[in-house]
Amino acid sequence: MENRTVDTRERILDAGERLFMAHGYEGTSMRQITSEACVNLAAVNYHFGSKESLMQEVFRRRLDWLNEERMRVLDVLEAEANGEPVKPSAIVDAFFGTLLRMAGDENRGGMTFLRLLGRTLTEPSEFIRAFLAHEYKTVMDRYKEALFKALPEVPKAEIVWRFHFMLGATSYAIAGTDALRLVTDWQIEDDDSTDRLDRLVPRLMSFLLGGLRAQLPQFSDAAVDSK
Amino acid sequence: MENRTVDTRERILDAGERLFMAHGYEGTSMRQITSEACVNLAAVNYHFGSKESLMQEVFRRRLDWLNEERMRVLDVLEAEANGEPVKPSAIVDAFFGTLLRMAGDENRGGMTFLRLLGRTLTEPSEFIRAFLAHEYKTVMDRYKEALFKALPEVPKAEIVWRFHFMLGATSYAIAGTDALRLVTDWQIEDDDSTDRLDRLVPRLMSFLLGGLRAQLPQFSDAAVDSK
DNA sequence: TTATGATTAAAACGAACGTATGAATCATAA
DNA sequence: TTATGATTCATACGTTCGTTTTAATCATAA
Repeated sequence: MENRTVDTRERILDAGERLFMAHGYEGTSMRQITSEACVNLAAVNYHFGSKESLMQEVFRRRLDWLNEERMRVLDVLEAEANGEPVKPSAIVDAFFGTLLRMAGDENRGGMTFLRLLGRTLTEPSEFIRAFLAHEYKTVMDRYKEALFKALPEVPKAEIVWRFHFMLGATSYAIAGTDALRLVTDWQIEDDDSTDRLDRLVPRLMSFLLGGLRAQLPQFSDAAVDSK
Repeated sequence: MENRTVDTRERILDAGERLFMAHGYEGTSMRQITSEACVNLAAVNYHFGSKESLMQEVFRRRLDWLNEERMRVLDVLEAEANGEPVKPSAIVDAFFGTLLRMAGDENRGGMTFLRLLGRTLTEPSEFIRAFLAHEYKTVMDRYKEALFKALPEVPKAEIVWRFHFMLGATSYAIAGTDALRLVTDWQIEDDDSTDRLDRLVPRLMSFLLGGLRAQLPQFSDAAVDSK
């Protein structure tokens, strides 16, 4: 009894992950999912209750580990720092590097899940964004505080915005790994497809850190003082 | 005869733009669109042929101007430079600043279109990405070349990636202007909603430039030389 | 072996989807 | 004023959607 159930659930989750990534939530039908998973149409509703619940479970299966790992790594970093601020580069790597390294781990969803996540962060569906907000809140607050400590000379509002920009650059980078070719016809000469990911991580990391530590913006109008 | 037609077409385009932004392409029905536009259900197929064609027209209406403007501004910059490379900050502003300043221009779609565009760049639907690829290709190539000239010491592949990251940060920043609150519950103290956009542009610009000019990544393995 | 609860299977439900049709209505030129 | 082509309208078509139902099949404990 155990074996068949688990297999069916996992096959549905795998198929859902892949198809939601490829066609989006609204663009994927239950019949596509159950067909790809080689299970009966009613199996999704039996095991998960509804399409929405399936979507949530697809994310929970991966995000639970990811966010626990992010917490764990930051714990270690802060313990090592002995009350001193953690280096910004270490914080960025703990948050985004941990995410990106999932791409190489097929047991944790690999590139498929990363692309699904990247796309979903700009997904219009209300229930998905609300769900992700709840899943992410605690981790976000921890990292936000760590960055405040690490960059005391940068206004907090600025850090919050830059965290936001970093999320965007990362989401897009992982969501569009092959959309890149489509949109721009760009040729990346010194990479072949096998090690592209190994290069992407340091490349993105450099970019994120450069943005995070960039010169503070000059607001052209006098609104800063006049209010 | 002219008046009624134009009004109907425009009302449909406006409603489509808003609803596609709010619920995505697949998540928006013809009945929602025609209902919001106060036109008959058959009007979309009469004026545009199909839902897909409507979506394309929603984009063309705004992108034609945007990309022409980007070309025009870069023409001016290169003419002023007299053969010398244009400053990276000017190139970035010409490409992303021109886009972001659309947000304040309701006649060109304003924030609604910007958020639609931001979300669509990671949209799964094949025909949309293919369409945007075609619309964007020429402009992209021009700006890519300008950046190559402006940053001769940075490897071309690196510039291409960083352009990609900049696109992502920008898309996300404009797509998620209120999703930000939802996902993170962040409080941006010194901004109220009226001038948030005036601040966002220089903030994002600083971030993008910081990332574009960041220290080059160090690849940990020896793959750079060994191949 | 038989009883029981968990799982799978086939079929159907009503609702909503994008699209097409043909008649009614409109603006305009002859 | 009437004829004509453009536009709007109500309605229906055939599909596909997510979900539900009821019966069959399975694995396991008594």
